[in-house]
Amino acid sequence: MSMVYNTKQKDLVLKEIKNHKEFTINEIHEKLKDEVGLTTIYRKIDELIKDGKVSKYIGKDNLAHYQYLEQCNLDNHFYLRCEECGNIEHVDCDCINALSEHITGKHNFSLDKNNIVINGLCNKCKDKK
Amino acid sequence: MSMVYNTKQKDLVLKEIKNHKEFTINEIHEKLKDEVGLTTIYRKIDELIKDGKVSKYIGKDNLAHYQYLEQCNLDNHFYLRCEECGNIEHVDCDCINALSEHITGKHNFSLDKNNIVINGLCNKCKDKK
DNA sequence: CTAGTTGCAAAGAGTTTGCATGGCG
DNA sequence: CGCCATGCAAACTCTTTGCAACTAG
Repeated sequence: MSMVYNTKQKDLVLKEIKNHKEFTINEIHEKLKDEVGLTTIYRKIDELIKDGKVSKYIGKDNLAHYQYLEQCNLDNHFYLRCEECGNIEHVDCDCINALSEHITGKHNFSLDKNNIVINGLCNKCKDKK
Repeated sequence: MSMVYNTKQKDLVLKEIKNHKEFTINEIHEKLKDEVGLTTIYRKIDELIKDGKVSKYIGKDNLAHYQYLEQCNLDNHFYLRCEECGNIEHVDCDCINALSEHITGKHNFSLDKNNIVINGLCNKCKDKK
């Protein structure tokens, strides 16, 4: 289950993932199909999800989308996710702090400070509508 | 594509969905399997998703989970989603307002005010760890 | 009546598993 | 050299589609 050995394949998958804000299995496989098998890509991404390094969600296109979560331990970090194009913008701003304190205090809910997702429409997609 | 006629099946699916904060296709099908076919359940839920009444995400169990979104047009409404059990808590609190204004103003991002999701651990799951 | 709806069976798509081969340490 | 990782093919699961029968209006 746990990956113990370092291999060329694991490195390639990780490197490729880090090149994307947001990706699908297919996009990674497309880039690496000559070097890494599909199964291994699934296995590596599963491992990253278990480690909390990658998150997974279903886009408007009904496909599994993944994002690499930069290790970021700021208290004031959050994501703006566009519901239309799936693009994710990282924002660091202390405007999140009041909210964070309120939730921890009043709702007995342990905030995952690196995984606050604000859904909506980005600049580009807003204009298209 | 558009649902024009009212049928017993549609009513049953909608009624069952409203009974759950959070559900999977299987849970609904299990309850209604004598009255409504699986295909129809998928179709009705797709319709509700398109209407913005239901949202869909992938849980830790790797299954599609859905939630019925109560029609709520408050500016200060958001969700607390437990990453462990998938449970969703609705919160109304004006602590969201400063954040909302900031995002709209500074990041040229059109907030979906009924779809702000704060991820983390709920009371119960926090204690289990 | 007529067009929308249902549900079965089959197809499709994405993902996981079994197992033989290959490679890290 | 031993154990872990890889990758193909097959299996599996969830979801969608085709189509004939049914039904609301």
